Amino acid sequence: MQHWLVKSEPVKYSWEKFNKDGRTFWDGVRNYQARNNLREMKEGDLVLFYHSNDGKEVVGIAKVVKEAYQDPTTTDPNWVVVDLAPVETLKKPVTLEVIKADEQLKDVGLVRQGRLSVMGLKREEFDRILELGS
DNA sequence: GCCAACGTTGGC
DNA sequence: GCCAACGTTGGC
Repeated sequence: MQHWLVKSEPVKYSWEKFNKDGRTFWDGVRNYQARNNLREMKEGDLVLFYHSNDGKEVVGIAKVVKEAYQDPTTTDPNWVVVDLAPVETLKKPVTLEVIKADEQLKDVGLVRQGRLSVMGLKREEFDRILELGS
């Protein structure tokens, strides 16, 4: 199983809204690298949900409930979405500040490549973030 | 609101 | 195929 991190601006789509919806398709990815990551997601993979801009923190865990398929918001076959469902809210959001300051999370994509909106995480990184959030 | 990082586009 | 110009994202 793989681990991922996705970003969303709370203004656009927040963790709260996601929980209310119970399930969503992850659209709006218009970057090839992020798209490739979406395509590699497998049903059951765990995904950290990060609030960018406002909050700048990991707020919860989601999981992949449907693997990549054509983005319903466009007819351009380049773009895909996956379906995600919320699993659990972190007791304590893990801020970017904390992640940056953490020795074990130095190389996490979030820090290294700030603009990427869908990225893979190593198991250790995923576990570490959960640890910081509990 | 500014700026750095980075991806994409288009001219040559 | 290179590179400058431009647009977008996201942190500060």
